[in-house]
Amino acid sequence: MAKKISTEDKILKSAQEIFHHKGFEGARMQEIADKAEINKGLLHYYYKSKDKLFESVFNIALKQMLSKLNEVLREEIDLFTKIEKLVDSYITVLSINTFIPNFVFQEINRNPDFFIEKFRKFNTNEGIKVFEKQIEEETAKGTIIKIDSKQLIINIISMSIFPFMAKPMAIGILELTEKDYKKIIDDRKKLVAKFTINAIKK
Amino acid sequence: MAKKISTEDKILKSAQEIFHHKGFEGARMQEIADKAEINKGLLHYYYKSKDKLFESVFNIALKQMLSKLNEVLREEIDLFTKIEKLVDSYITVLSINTFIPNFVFQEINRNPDFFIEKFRKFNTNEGIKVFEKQIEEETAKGTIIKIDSKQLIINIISMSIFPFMAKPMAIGILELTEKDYKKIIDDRKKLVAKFTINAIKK
DNA sequence: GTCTATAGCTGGATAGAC
DNA sequence: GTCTATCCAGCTATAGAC
Repeated sequence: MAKKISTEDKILKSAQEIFHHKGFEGARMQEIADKAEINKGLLHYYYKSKDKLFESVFNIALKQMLSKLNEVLREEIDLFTKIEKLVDSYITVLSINTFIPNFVFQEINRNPDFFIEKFRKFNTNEGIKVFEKQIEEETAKGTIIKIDSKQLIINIISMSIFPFMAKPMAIGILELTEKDYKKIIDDRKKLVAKFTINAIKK
Repeated sequence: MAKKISTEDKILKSAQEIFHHKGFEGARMQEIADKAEINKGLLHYYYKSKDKLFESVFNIALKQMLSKLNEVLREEIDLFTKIEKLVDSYITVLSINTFIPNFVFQEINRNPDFFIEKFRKFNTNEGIKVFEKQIEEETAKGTIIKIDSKQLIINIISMSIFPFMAKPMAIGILELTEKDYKKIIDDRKKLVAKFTINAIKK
């Protein structure tokens, strides 16, 4: 038998859909209530305010964006394998949650200073540190070219995330169909890693 | 003597600042009027509605993002030189208009289908086509590895634009100062081109 | 062209019945 | 827990004086 979905879950799911597409300012509590098939009163019964509801949605989104990344970054595998795994699993995660990057960066930019602090304190950077060290070791050993570890990380992340954020522009300018676009994204799971390794290996 | 700034210009400048930072939904006509040191009535005298004012701001932003890019893409220079020039001039342009990418992509995503059409019709893709052809020729000649031209373009653009969009996250997670960040961006004017050429040259 | 005042609506939040 | 009704603040847009 189908598991009964609680009202609270229905609200959260609806709120995610609306907030992800329209952002905090563009979202309407009425629209969220409609999508959840309840009324505004009940919405406020579960989540005291729009801010509170938004906070829940945002924190989940941030976690979806960072936890997988952090997980892979910490694994004890060799650099090239890690880059391959990183790109593949990250693009896979984002393929399921296509709207997350746009949503997250949009909201961060409404309040940049707050988030800089949040990232500094948060444990987001454990994985990054492990990865940075690993890059520096390989550079010292001479297996890869001399490159600033932060720059390399920025390159990998950029190529993995940006295509999701630029989807409508890419489709329009590169004259793609929805299917073309999907294919391109899927190909990137291998391509971005190859490209990166080509660029840095000696 | 100092050129007198017309009221209309003052309004546009103020509107850009507010819209770029807060987006259409987050922007308030009152705030724009305050920044321009006029009252709301006068705002509506020059620009009939918030929509109209927004449209002006958005179209300028889109142009700032695409025209330089398109210009370089069409030049008749060899592939590697073009990549170098492309990255350098593009990062330079965005360094002056840091908020443009976030603003543009946020607004595009509020209305993706409308913009897909706009890009299709617009002459945005002339340059892209020239560049695609050039890549394919070099691939055929064997001077560079076999790579889908669209994927290569996506990589270059991703590495050029994304760091601006992710600024607060980068500063927080990579533990940078504002100065570090500026240095990293500046270094990327050369680094991204080198990285790309390394990745594709045989 | 520029200002003040205000109309008119929208949307978040609460009260209170069931 | 769930609903309806309603309050009230905030916002765009307009009217009208100067």
